[in-house]
Amino acid sequence: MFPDSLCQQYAQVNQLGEVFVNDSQCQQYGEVNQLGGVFVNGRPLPNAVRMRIVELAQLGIRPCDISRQLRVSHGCVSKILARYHETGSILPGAIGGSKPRVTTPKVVAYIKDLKQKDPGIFAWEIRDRLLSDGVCDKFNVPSVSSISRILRNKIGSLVHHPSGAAHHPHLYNSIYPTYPYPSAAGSMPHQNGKLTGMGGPPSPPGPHMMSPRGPPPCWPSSHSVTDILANAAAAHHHAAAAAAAAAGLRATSTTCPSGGQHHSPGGQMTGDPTQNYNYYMYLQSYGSGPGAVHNTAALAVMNGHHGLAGQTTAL
DNA sequence: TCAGCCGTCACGCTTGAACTCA
DNA sequence: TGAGTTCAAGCGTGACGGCTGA
Repeated sequence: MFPDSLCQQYAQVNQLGEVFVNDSQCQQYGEVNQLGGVFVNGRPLPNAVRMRIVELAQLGIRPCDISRQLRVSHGCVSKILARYHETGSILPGAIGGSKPRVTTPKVVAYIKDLKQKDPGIFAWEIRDRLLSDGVCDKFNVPSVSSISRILRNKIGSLVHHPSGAAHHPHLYNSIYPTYPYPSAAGSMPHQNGKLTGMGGPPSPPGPHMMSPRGPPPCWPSSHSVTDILANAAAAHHHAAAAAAAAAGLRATSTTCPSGGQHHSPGGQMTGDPTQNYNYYMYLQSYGSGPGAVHNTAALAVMNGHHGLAGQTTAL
């Protein structure tokens, strides 16, 4: 169990801007995939890498090239891009937890009522009634097996619940009121504080986000990674500087283990995309903390400086 | 025809809320 | 009431198969 930032410390970037891993250092914290990239099984990629994937895709780099460049499996690249296109978010979903309870006291009481009125009623009939009577919708109707379990375990011993039972806290849409990654909450394309894509149709991203919807983000024609990176280097310099401006406040206000050795306190960046990527790593290293809120904002700023602002805002 | 790309899915894993039990 | 267990989320990887262009 290691935070992303811990393993990320062992992901390095060579002069080609490729992510590589010092095996001897990383072995104890993560695994190395077929491409030589480091990952922690069961844990999401660092936000910095996720941002990089989206950013490279917007630069017109093909997913297969992104995969090789970042040493992330193409399946993962595909998944992240698909999620981004669908939800507008580069952030991983909420890991862990249980499904919202559907057998709320209200539902149990209703099932009990149905059973009392018609002792011979089948579980699937109860399920249909719950739907047709509007007690549940298709998203939170208990399964037949759940209803059977209720009939078996709860009906006989049902106790009266306070009148507020209808406001059970585990009802749908209340189970995940906020994004579980506090660091990212502020940067999510939520509406009303709810995570898009969860518990309902994804909401379109806000204007501050790169829009994934709509026309395919006008992916430019394919170029080689090196070509595009070379062409983008200059723009990237400004972008990274802007990103640093966005994130630098936090970076400078928090205690940096590296003592700011890799980056000047103001987030000054060089035009070297390699170092820019290091900056991503830096962001990620503090991404698990409150500073991560700047990540997506920084990306948005960066895209503006990539000359994609027109595209993204028009999408 | 074939190599490369891409979407999809199974797999093993981590995580955290709900549940169970002493 | 607190600790341990269960369950169902999401994660990235790797493999498979369809599609496409040379």
